[in-house]
Amino acid sequence: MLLSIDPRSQQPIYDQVVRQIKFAIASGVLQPGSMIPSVRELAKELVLNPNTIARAYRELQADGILETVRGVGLRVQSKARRRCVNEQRELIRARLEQMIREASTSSLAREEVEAMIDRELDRFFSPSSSDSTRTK
Amino acid sequence: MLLSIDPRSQQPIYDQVVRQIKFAIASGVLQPGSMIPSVRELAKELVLNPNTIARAYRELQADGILETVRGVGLRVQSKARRRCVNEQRELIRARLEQMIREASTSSLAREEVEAMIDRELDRFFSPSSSDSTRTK
Amino acid sequence: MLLSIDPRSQQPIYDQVVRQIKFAIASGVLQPGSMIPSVRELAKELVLNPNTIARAYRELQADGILETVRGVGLRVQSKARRRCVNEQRELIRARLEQMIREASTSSLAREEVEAMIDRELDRFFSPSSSDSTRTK
Amino acid sequence: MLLSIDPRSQQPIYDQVVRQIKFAIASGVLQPGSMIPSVRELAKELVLNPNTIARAYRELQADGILETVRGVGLRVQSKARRRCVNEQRELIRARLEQMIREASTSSLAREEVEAMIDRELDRFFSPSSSDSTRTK
DNA sequence: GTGGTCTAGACCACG
DNA sequence: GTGGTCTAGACCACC
Repeated sequence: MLLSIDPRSQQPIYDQVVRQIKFAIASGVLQPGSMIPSVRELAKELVLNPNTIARAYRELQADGILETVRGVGLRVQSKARRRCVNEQRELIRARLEQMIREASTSSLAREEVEAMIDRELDRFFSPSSSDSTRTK
Repeated sequence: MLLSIDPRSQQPIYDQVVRQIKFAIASGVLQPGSMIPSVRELAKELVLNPNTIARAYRELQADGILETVRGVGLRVQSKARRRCVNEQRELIRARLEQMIREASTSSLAREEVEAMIDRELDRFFSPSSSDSTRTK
Repeated sequence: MLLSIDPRSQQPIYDQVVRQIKFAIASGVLQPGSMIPSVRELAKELVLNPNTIARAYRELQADGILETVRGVGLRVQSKARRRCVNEQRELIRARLEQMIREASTSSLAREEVEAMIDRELDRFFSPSSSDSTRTK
Repeated sequence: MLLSIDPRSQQPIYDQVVRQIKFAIASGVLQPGSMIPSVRELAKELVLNPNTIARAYRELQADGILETVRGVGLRVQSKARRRCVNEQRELIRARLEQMIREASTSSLAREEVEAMIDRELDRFFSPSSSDSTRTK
């Protein structure tokens, strides 16, 4: 479980745990059917309060991502993968919408926003086949 | 002062006020040198407690956006425009970066992300002259 | 009346007027027995609210610095000079005390404070006859 | 936390708290990395409203002196010490400059000012090795 | 337990 | 009239 937690972020820690586990599932790092670390184990590993981990796991159960195996622990549900992918996609879309909305009511021109977007895309993605820059 | 406040948002009300005023200055709706509505006035208009407005104004002062004219009210500082534009630009860039970073570590392909971006751009911006869609 | 007023200072404007008039008297620029500008006149000259000037003059009367000459205006009292000098001296001493007290409870060593003092003294005073620096 | 608050001072209470905490950090009484008293605790100790303390702490956060550890409390930032020392030094220098400037435009001679300074230095500092008085 | 936000209302200084 | 400070008390999220 390689989770990178930033305790100084505004985002609640339990929420960071939730999201990163969902991401790990969406990207295939965590396979449906596999067990996840116990509350105490993960808490010790991340140097966090066990309550924080417990809350994260509780949310993941409520979201239908994890399921309890009595006497054993928590397991990634079989349908978790698709749910995580969808949720992640929606999350990204929502972020995008908010960002673009603010940009559109700002003093920035569409071209400027597009330039910023392309710059960030190139930073994080390997260039796509034929279109790392737009044709104008 | 047309501020749209959402009291149910996660974002604190005072912060919504701060940001919207900065946006209004960045976009030129609020001119440097002009006075802004009094604490009591804006509080009444938005149906908020004057202290909430006062806190927003205090932050704007600390940020060098507003300045007090004692016994008179608060005025938009002369250098506020550039500061607001810069800050807004940086805010948008940071949002963008976070979004793209998450997208890149997700299961989404670059092409999918680009498609989402173009869809949102077209929703909020009037289409740019020649490039409302990317050439592939 | 050459008063330099800084409307952005924390110090109230009326107080700046009071103090600067006292300084002018202490330094001999304003002579006991001479008339001072009318409220309206000075307000216009300094681009201030007449109430502000009126309040300053009121305080100066209460302090025994100015006196009314009925039907004519306000005049610098005969004993004003000595009072202003004393008051100014006390003001400076109080400032000094506060400053030194803070410095003493800080992490600064006496030698550092002395060095700062000498630097400022040299900036504002022409060097004294034989002792612009300390002998060690 | 031995803070001496003077509710009758012109200086706002929250500001006295801010400054005294900065001083405590600058002088090493409060160590970077250590927790500070909770809002409620300090409020009770100083017989003040918790909001007043909260405001002071908020300013210290904005100044990069404190940081929140969510659900736990507030901690002195690692770089706080240097910041506080610098700020304090600058504060003292500014006070000094204002004081000397006023003294220089007054009727006081440099020698008189120097005598006042030495008197105050000796009141608050233990005499320095060889130079408790100036040589003339 | 912790800090953070918001409301409500009082009082003050300034112009 | 204006902003600024302070008190009081409620509610919330987080750990």
